[in-house]
Amino acid sequence: MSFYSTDNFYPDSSMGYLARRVFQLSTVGLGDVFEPEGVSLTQWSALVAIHIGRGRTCAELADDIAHDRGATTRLIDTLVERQWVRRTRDDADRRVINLSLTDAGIALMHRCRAGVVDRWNTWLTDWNDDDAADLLRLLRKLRDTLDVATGPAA
Amino acid sequence: MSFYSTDNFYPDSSMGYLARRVFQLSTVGLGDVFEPEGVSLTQWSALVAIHIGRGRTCAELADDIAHDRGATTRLIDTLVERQWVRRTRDDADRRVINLSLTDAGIALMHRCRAGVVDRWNTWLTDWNDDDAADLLRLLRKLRDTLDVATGPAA
DNA sequence: TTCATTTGACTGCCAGGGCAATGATTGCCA
DNA sequence: TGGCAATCATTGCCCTGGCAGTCAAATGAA
Repeated sequence: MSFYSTDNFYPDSSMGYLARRVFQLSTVGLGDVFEPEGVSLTQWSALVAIHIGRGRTCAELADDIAHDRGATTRLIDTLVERQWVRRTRDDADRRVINLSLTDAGIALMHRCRAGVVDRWNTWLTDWNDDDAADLLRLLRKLRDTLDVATGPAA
Repeated sequence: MSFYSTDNFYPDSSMGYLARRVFQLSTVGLGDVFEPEGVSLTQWSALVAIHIGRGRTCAELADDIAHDRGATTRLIDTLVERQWVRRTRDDADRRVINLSLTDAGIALMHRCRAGVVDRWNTWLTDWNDDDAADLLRLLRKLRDTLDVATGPAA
């Protein structure tokens, strides 16, 4: 049996629509965590990715944060300008530019992470841990499902 | 107890990050449903909202699809250009412009909806209905949580 | 070695949304 | 009645991301 039919498909029953809304609302809600630091959610995501080793290069970072490479180049430009990120030409492969966080970048990243964690915990105050854990698990599952469905073929 | 701590907060454990990814991947995956019709996901969402009575006016539509009003005006502009939507000045309140779908708009909306439902069912083929229903329920719950948390106060 | 292909970073251009300001209209209240 | 604030649609401006093309460097084959 199919999960959806044209009869029961409304915005509120669409996972894509709801996911968009959740992302949008949470982004807005996190605004005053980032604003005083003069950084955006996207920029912070890049700092995190670099820090945990998922953004060693521009291409790798672009893949990880699911951004266009051109956009990622520009994103890094501003991060370098603000002295949160260093660009270092790779010795082995001189096409590659390695990325690393400066001390200021690491400190900023930690401050923002604390704010984000705090905000999310506030939002989830009335949730029981089972629901939160289930949602996380199912979101990951759907992400993985879509990854294989749209990644290779089309 | 808090759900998140700075130790366990990674992109893959962030609901916001996962939601963004799900939206992004599903949008890309739906691309070839909309492309042959010459319509975008956003435009189709607007048509749906108008059709189900959640977008009687520009402002109401903007709220429903969570877009800026200016952007919504321009969105409607193109929908009117392509003769999928009609603008009608309201008699009672002459500031307001009522929106309605043309026959062509309704037909297009239905064709796309069929494609979207089909695509989602394909993606969810290997899912059991419980997981899908749970995800839907929890996404709605989180959406509502964020709505009250970010809507009124800040 | 030489040439073609591929890969990585970067750039120009375009589309779409957010924000702020504007003009028209309405409701409210003195 | 008159004026003030709020609301609605619209517009201009900016920022950001996607797409396509460029250049340099590396890889692989002849």
